[in-house]
Amino acid sequence: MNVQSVSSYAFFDDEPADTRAAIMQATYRALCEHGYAGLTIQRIGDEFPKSKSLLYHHYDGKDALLVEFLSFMLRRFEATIPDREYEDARDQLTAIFDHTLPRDPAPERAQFRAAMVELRAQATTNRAYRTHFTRNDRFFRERFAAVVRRGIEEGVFREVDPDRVAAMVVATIHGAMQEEATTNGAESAHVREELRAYVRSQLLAENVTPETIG
Amino acid sequence: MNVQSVSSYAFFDDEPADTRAAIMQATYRALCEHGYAGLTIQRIGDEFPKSKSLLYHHYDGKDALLVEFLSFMLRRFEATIPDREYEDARDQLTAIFDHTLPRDPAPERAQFRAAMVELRAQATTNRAYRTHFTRNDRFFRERFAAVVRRGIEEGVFREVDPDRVAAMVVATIHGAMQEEATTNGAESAHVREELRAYVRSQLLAENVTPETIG
DNA sequence: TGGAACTGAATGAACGTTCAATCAGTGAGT
DNA sequence: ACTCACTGATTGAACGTTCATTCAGTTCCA
Repeated sequence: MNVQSVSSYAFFDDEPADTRAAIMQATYRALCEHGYAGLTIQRIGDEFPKSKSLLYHHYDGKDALLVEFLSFMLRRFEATIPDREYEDARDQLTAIFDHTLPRDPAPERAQFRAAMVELRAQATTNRAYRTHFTRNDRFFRERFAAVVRRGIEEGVFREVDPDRVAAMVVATIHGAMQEEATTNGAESAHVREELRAYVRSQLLAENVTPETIG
Repeated sequence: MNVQSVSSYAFFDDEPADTRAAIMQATYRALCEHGYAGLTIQRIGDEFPKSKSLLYHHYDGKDALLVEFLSFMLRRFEATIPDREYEDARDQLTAIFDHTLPRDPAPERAQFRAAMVELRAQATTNRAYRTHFTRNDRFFRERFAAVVRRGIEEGVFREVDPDRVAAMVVATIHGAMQEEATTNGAESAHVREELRAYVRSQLLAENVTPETIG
């Protein structure tokens, strides 16, 4: 609730549009501060200007609130993945890497990813969560595979299997995110470099000069 | 507690050596059945022939018990990673892949990995957990990098950066494990295949026939 | 006989949830 | 213009349950 923590939530609109949006914001804050294990109705209420009983007027209960919160988070995640706004497939691919494995991530990004890792772990047990993450992973892979297909059409990439490549790269990105969120190590730099080496040797067509890749 | 669930815990010795081992076994069962969020002292006590108050005689409290349990799990994990018992680096590498991303994993393996994903997520919040996973990841990467170094010495692999390769491959394996534990998808087959393609094109020296790789 | 292993019952705190009661606003009927 | 009925938002005080933990007492064994 101090100034520093508020600024690190800049990822959210400072003034939420309505009460339900404010509840989502409060839930996010409580999750970041106390972790999923410490995410209680009380704590959500504390991060929220109105009373905690109001939560039950807007949601059927804690489970329903959290499932809605998960949808909310995944929508944010999907909205931020770079789409077709780039000149060619190589640029878009670079943009996706930079976005998901940034060189020096902003604290708010790191916090968001930590929250996602915590939420995802619940999917091992919670069926609704699992359904959402299945759908979200498919979306991410499909977006990535589309870039690869585009690259092949443009003659920039070789004729690889886009789905297979997407499956591996997405797994690698998720693995690096998980590692960043759950260890003190800083291996994501290594992962990023080796992922680029993989792209150069495996994806890039031979007539394209590798040096032009960032 | 039925026959089927008991057999799926075959990964543990059926008769634990002492009471503390029995407590670890009970904790594992409770974690698998109820998830980390539902892992209570009561539930651990239920999976355990003696009384739940006995847990406090052997451990200082729930936190201490769970930290010890995490050590216990990570020791198991480290013990099962293939070591130098193979003829050459390629065989050992294949063994590590087969072990961490098996074609059709035994249910007990899948359950173990799901438990690991849940435990790891706690490391975002819990400092002791984070320390353990940092150490465990370093161990896994170092073991993998050692194989790569061995392969380079043997002339089977190119002169790549072993640490960089290890960082990426380990991230990919963790990502695939996480995905398997938290979604309904079955993308690990794709990941496995593409990981092998990466090994062929990036790691394998050019005079080695790729077909001999499983 | 003394200490370690073990137990059942109890405790207070924290949990999710409920509920009667207010409050602000809106539209209808007169 | 006035009020009545109704609605959704909001609150504070409760509720019963479950949680981790304690402890006095018992059994086991060296």
